[in-house]
Amino acid sequence: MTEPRWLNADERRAWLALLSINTLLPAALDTQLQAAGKLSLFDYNVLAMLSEADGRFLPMSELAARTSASLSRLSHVVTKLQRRGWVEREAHPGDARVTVAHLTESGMDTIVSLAPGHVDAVRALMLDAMTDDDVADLARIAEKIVARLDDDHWILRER
Amino acid sequence: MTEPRWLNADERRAWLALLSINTLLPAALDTQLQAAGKLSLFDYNVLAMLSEADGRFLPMSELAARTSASLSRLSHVVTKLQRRGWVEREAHPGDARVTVAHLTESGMDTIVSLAPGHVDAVRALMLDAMTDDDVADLARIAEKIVARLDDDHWILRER
DNA sequence: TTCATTTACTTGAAGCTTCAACTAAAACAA
DNA sequence: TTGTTTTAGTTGAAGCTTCAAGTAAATGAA
Repeated sequence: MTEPRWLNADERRAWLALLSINTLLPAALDTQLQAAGKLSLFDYNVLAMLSEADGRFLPMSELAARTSASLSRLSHVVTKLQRRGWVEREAHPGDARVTVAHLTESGMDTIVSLAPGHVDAVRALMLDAMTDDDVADLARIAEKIVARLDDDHWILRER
Repeated sequence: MTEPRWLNADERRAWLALLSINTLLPAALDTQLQAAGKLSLFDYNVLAMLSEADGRFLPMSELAARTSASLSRLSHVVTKLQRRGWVEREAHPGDARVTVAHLTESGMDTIVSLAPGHVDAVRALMLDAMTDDDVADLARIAEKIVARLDDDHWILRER
């Protein structure tokens, strides 16, 4: 039973700051999106990922990977988005196990109308606090952490 | 209605990576803590903040600030921790509006026994992915973002 | 002193997320 | 071919978080 290595000053600062960002940033973006369109940051991201996909559709598994979510969470949320008319579920032609989530016209209109306000909020809440070098450093460091958490995470694919 | 400024490559990388960390890191730490002691990362943090406070107690408002949580969320969680015998609620001598949350001996034992495993997990999941310079850069940049989100956040106090 | 406002906190309900269990199809193995 | 395992997804229940509404004490204003 050896004494564990505790965090040094920078490690503690980095960890506590990341933990705080983690709670405060999504909460602030949720508030903005809730006011603008009665949806959560996660809902927004589901729509955004679909809007950027070829043909505006993706298998549930792939959509789950791109939103870092469990299939269960995604399934519940897609059901909700479907009720709002923003997404539809379709069968996959080649593999009957697969469900394809498809962004509707209405869903596309929604994300197009929400995107500017959301991007402004992301700038106001984090990017505007940083210099260009900070942004580049953060991108590099944050991607290292993502690689550690999941070494074939989709955001690392194009690297 | 002017076109909003979209994100450039680094901004997009930084934002998407942070968003992914945001989902994956707490989930991984939750899993570790759930296995080690059937509690969440948030529960752990409540206990940790109390354990580091003078006298091992804090007013609910102060504890909420130190865990970046709403008072409502904290109140529900303290009720739960109280049922497990880890925390007690006490009256504040000078101000009857204030509730003081006090870590019990049992709560202290719990956090002492969980801390090593938790710190190991934080290292394994993020710190080990970074150089010392990365850690210092992340601490600096992340604190800038925290300051933007809440300019008198407690982690900035000693700065 | 009295009344209005603010601060500190709690509560119950609604909505969201996780978890475990389940279904069904595809891939693999004998 | 038949049985086994893996992959993909759904579901309901339990637990967690947020939201709106409420209580009660302290502060401030007239």
